[in-house]
Amino acid sequence: MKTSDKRRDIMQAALELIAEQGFHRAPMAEIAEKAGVAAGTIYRYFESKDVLITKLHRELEDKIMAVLQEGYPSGRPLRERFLYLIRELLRYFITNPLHFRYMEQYFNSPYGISMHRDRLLGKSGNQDILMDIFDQGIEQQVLKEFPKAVLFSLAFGPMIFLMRDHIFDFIVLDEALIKQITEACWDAIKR
Amino acid sequence: MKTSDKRRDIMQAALELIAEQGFHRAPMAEIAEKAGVAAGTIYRYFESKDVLITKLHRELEDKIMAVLQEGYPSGRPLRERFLYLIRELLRYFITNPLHFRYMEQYFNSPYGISMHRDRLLGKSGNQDILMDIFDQGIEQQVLKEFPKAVLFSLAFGPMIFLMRDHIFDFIVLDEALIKQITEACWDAIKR
Amino acid sequence: MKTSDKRRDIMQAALELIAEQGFHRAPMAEIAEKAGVAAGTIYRYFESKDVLITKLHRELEDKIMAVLQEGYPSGRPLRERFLYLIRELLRYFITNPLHFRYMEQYFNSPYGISMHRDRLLGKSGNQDILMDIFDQGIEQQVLKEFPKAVLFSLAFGPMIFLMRDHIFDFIVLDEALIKQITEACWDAIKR
Amino acid sequence: MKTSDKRRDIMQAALELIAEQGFHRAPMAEIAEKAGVAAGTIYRYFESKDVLITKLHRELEDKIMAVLQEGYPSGRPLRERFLYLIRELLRYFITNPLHFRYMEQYFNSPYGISMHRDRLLGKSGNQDILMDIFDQGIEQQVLKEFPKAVLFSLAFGPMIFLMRDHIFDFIVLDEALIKQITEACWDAIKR
DNA sequence: GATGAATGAGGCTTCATTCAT
DNA sequence: CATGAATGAAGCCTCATTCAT
Repeated sequence: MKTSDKRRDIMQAALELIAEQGFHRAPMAEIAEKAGVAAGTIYRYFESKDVLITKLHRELEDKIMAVLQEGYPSGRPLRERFLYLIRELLRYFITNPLHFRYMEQYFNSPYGISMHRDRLLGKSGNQDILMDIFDQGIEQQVLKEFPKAVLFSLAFGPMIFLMRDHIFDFIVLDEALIKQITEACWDAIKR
Repeated sequence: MKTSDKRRDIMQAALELIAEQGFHRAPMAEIAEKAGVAAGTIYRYFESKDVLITKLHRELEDKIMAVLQEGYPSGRPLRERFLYLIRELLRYFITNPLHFRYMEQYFNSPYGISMHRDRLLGKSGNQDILMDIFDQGIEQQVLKEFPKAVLFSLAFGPMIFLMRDHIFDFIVLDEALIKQITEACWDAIKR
Repeated sequence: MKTSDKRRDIMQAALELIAEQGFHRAPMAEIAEKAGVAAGTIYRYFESKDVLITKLHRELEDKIMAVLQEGYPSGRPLRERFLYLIRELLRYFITNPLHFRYMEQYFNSPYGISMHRDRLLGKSGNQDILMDIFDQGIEQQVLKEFPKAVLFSLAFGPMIFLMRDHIFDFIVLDEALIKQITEACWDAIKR
Repeated sequence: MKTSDKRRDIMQAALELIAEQGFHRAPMAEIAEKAGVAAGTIYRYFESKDVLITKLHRELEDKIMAVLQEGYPSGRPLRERFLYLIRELLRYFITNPLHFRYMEQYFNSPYGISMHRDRLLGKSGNQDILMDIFDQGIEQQVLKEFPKAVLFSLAFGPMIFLMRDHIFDFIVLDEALIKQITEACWDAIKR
């Protein structure tokens, strides 16, 4: 394969450790051990811990985006597309809790700030389906006339909180609840 | 003075450093320097960094609770009380951005988990005005029939996100926008 | 009184803490607290922790010597005087276990070396009843012809060990056992 | 080499420093310097200072036990075996004074207490030749009918004291003196 | 390429001592 | 005389990173 197995193993080990313990309780030595490589080896694939963290984030983001785009109902009404996005993201994170924990850590760290800035300014590189929905929704007067950051917060804020609660077993997100929640999010942004 | 100046200075320095840099980038030595005291001095006032962090959180929480309760429209309808809470909290954090950043750090840390658990289980000690609103709202069939964790997420999640955006200048939360946002949050939870 | 109460309190507090915790786990601040004085006050009575430790040792030693001399059967045979000394010392330490623990700490520390040297060289200032017994015992050919350090070790070594065992409840030193032990010590040194 | 040189160097440095200065005056930094390694390196070989201290003790104990067992006259009478043990131990410590000083420090520390307890209760793991002698000696009515702790004290107490005196040059333990001393110890415990 | 032992800066905390009140 | 808050050196330990093999 293009990217070597070692590279994969390191990223996986880093993902698990960081998701479970946080950045600063995930020593490179432990990541190496978990990955089954020597500590020094990590530095053949990643210049520094910072770079590893950033690359890992980018990879997770790409993967998530890919999943969201897979069955994305492009031609369907805004509401349906919105509900799809939130629902699938919740499902993805429920299936991959470590990915959620990692993204959360990343978001709540100096790294996360600039990433978020880029996204809101449309510089994220990826075409951003969610932002597209907001653009269109405002234009078509289906959504409240909010800045995109506000729409984003109304749509995503609850989801992040709920995932936390789900992971810590404060709540059980079953399909019925997910449906209701996504609709509640829609209620918040729809005109 | 009632509580010594030094204690205040230390808490203020810790607040600023932790709010701006996070727990791990706020070494005791730096807190001490910023507070204008020797490193050892901190330990006359706080047993450990953990205790300092926890006490600081408690103080901020108390202060915020006090502010929220000050003009709280106890006798008024649920909706009005809800809007009041979200609005005043936003205002408070806009006025005291460091407090917001600190609370956020705390929330996204092992400390925050158990605190949140207690809150959802009603063990928070303080009477919890927000949870009361949820209880009553469900009973009176004004709110959607969600677990409290869900209502909490729908109400608070967006606010946290927005505050972040505001602090990093991705958005400007003026009074008009605050009004609209709080109403959008209400839309999300109202039946 | 001649020596102020504070001085007494400090020494008593130091005795207790050091006996129980050892020198380095007996912070001056804690000694002060236990003594009911301010930390700085200690330094009015003792130049430094070292001086406090040394003075305390000297005081204990004086006290013990006084006790031993009180009923000392000067005119009686060597054996009787020897048995008396060992027995009374054991009794004293059983009654005052903190004194024993303190003396032990002191003995097993850099302080203890020079003290011991002085004693063996007869420079201890105090007239030394035990050493006198040894001198006479050798002269009268009642004791084995050992250097005094050897006689001292044969007489005292077991006692120190036994006191430790007694304090830690590995053994119970009752009167019958004390009698037998002192006689065993005599057996070791008598010709 | 079997065990790395660094590990050896660290243990040797620790042995020397602790034997000469005691635990508290043997900072890890100094041990590292004396061993010719960086401070952090110690922690590759020993989890903590406590572990280093304990491992070092165990190694010394094993070594001493091995020496004592080497020429041990198993089949010979009690008295001979007893004299052998005390004599060889004295010789060993005279040859390896740092080992003695270290063991002494260890014995006079919280570590030493529980070790000693285990020994007296026969839980020491190693078969304990000395305790065996005591058991048999009591049974065969060769020794005084003392608790083992007492026999132990009568046999070991003097030796410890004498070694101290020897190391500090208060006395010279030559072969003639050693012979006489071991016999005096026997006198103390024999019926 | 891979290893993993070694490094040493930096983090938290303790405590003997000082000094302004 | 007495206070006790303040100091800061020094102790133990962690961990990102390097480099000889």
